Amino acid sequence: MNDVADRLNITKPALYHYFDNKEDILLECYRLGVGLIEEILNEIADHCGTGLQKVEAFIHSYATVMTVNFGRCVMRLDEGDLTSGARAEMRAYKRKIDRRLRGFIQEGIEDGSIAQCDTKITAFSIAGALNWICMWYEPDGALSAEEIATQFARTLTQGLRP
Amino acid sequence: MNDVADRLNITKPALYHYFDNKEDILLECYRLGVGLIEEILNEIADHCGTGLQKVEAFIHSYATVMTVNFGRCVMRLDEGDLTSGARAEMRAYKRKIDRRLRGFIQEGIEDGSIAQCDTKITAFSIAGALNWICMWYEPDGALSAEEIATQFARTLTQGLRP
DNA sequence: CTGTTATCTTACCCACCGGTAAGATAAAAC
DNA sequence: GTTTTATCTTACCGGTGGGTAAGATAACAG
Repeated sequence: MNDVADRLNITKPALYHYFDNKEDILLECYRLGVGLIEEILNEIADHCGTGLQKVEAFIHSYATVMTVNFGRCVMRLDEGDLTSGARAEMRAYKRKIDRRLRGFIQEGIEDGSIAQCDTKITAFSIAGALNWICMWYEPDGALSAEEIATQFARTLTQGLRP
Repeated sequence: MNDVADRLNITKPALYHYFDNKEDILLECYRLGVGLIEEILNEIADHCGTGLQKVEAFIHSYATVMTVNFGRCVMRLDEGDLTSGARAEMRAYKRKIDRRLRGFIQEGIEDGSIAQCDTKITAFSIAGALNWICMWYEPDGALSAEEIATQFARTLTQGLRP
């Protein structure tokens, strides 16, 4: 908290004027990250065509989010560091996102753009690959955010086709 | 450290008789986990056939490791919590595993069992999906470790075929 | 001009936790 | 049987870090 306050050029009590406690800040960062993802989900649900196209668009956008600060929070924040109330909120967000991804996959299976598969396992494996991005992505690294997003969208949807 | 000592039914100084410090314990757990994975890699390199079969075997075994305690350590231990020496060791292990997975993929491309692809991105996406398992796996959950391993091996190799 | 609220500071507290000092006990070495 | 080494205990320490008490300053309302 000292470091955060320093970074903002204020004192710690000034920080505590705006937030109740540390968890409050963490959760707010998490909410911002989830907000980015939910925006994506809504856009996709409206605009895209087949289930496969929706999944592909989701992967592309989610990968991009994982390369920005608040996106990283969604992956980096550990449930074990939270009190039960905050943990419940976090789980609700996670479940919601998971449900929607599974929904896209299901749509794909129904419209024939995705091969028959277990939606749960498939969603978990896509989410895992995407979440993991923020563990190795470096802003000044060999791979740009755009490259990663494009390549992941291609690679991960490859296996879904009938 | 108090909790760890309690769990072992000894006092904290007894714990410090066997380990230099906290990082030493963390690193030792990490080494055990990495050991499990390296065993797998060696077995696979010896026994299996095509590149694709090696990758498939790797996924199956790695998924299984992620569901056991010391396997989890490999994913859960955060580089940021270590001193530079330990971090260097950890990175060396990671790089080694990554190199070998990429090697299997490369073999597959060369022997024609895997379609042309970017080995780096492919390896990262497989590793991500696998590492993520320990974030949602529960011993008493709906999916058994065996089921997860089998399904992941199938799902993740689906997209690699030419 | 006065009372009120929002904003922010200095100075401080204290629980927690990684780690240690000093020594007791038990086993092994010779 | 004495010395040495491995094992383990009680009692303690000090830094860290999340959080607060009390009050100053600035903005605003009436």
